[in-house]
This record gives sequence, structure tokens and C-alpha cells, in this order.
Amino acid sequence: MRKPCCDKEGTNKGAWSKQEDQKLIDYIQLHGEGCWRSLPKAAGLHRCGKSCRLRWINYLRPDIKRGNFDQDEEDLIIKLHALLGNRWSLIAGRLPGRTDNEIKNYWNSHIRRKLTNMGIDPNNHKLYQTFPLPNKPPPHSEPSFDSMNQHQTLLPSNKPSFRVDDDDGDDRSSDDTHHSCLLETSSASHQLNLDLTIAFPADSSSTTTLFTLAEEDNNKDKNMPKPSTSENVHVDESTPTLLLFQ
DNA sequence: AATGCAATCAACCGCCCTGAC
DNA sequence: AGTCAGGGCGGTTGATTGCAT
Repeated sequence: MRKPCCDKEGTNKGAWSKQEDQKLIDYIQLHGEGCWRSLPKAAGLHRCGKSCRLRWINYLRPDIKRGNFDQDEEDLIIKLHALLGNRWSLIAGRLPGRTDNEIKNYWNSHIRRKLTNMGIDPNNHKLYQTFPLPNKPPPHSEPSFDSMNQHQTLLPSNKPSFRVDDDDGDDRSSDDTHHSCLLETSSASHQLNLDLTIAFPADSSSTTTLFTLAEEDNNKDKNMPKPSTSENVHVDESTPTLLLFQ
């Protein structure tokens, strides 16, 4: 039986106070990161070590970039998500100053809905099927592309007439399909402008193709869950995957 | 002004991986 | 080889905020 990561009794939970933040900052500046389990006691914090780690990594680190995501970042997230799926830490690794938690939240609150409204399934980055459902009107009025957002770099040239599945929110059952767009070639996919010659927001020297990123991450990321057969991100030149990224 | 609802996001939870022993 | 602790990750929750009625 696994021991809990910390003693639930006597530990604070919920929002961090300024004093707690300062204690954590002071301690880490003095002793550096690491040893999270013992850190709270040493720093005089009544917090779980994991909570301290999260607080530091996501909010207190000096190199955290706060504020809204710009369009380049958003485009990059979408493209990386198409390639990597919900591997937020990997995606975050390509966005300097952004954390996995922040990107995950941004994805779930902004991008997911935006793609859905554009007629793109956020889970697999494919256009929704366009055949109409008999006797079933669209769940709500046709989304207005103009009202959605200013930028439409992913926009297909023609918007779909119907959406089969609204799927706004429940993605739990579709994990297996994260990379399905990488594994098949549909005419719809070809309409997506997934040009990779994008400008990286912070580090232009890292301008490279996602093809390269995928290989690199596959090689270096030992933590990456073993992909199921349908989830394999491995880039194989024989697959149609690259058609999306050429 | 009050209320209800939706959106946002900080934080927690539980699982998994890795390395040390 | 097996066990355990530490750390990392993705999914989910819940408090807060903003907007519509």
C-alpha cells in the first residue's frame, strides 16, 4: 500500500498566502529546488511537498511568463497538440516561460472551444464530419467565424455545414484518438493550414519542424507513456502523417 | 441590486516512472 | 528481482470572477 505523499493532517490546502509564497521563495533561493518532501518542514510551511513543488513550478519560478497567450503561442500549442496530444509538459517545453498547467488550462478553456466552433475536433484536429444528421438540427446556431476570433490560421477555406458531434468538454473517451490525424489522410485534413514554418515566440533559434520535435521528444522523453498502437507518435515517413506537416 | 450561469484558473488527486537500495 | 521514496504528469475539482437576465 502506497503511503500518502504527505501527512494530510495539519497541512494547509487551498490558495497560497503571500507569507507562504515568500517562505517558499526564500527557501528555494537559499537551498535550491529538490527534496520536495522534506522542503515544507525545512521551510516552515504547513504544506504538502507536492503542493510546494506545484506552487513553485507553476507560479513562483522567476522565469514564469504571465499574461495572455499571444497568437504565435496559441498556434504553436495547437500544432504541438496535434502532434503530441495531451502531453502538456512536452508542449510546455516548447513554450519558454509557460507551464504545463497553464497551457492545459488555456487549452481546455479557450482553444478547445475555439477549435470546436471552427468545426475542428480538438481531440484529433480533424474537421468534424460534414454529413448531416437526419431530423436533428445542429445543437446550437452555426458558429460565426467572424465573431469567434480575429485569427484563423487554422481555418479551413470553407466551413463545415454541420457538426456531427459538439463534443465540447467531454474528451475522456477520446484519448486514443489524439493522434489519429497523424495516422490518416483525409481530404479535410489537407485543408488545414498546418504550415510549420512558424515563428517560435521566444527562441527563434529553435525554429525547426515539428517532425524534428516529435523525434527528439520521443527519444528524450522516457516518461512518455507507452503509446498504444493508435497513439504512436513515432514519425514514419511511410505514413501519411507528414502530409499534414509538409 | 440581486441572482444565476458560464468561464477561468489555481490547486489537488491519484497514477506512473525512475533510481536507489 | 523486488520494494520503496521521490518526483513528474495529466485529469479533475472547486473557488472566484464576469456577464446576462
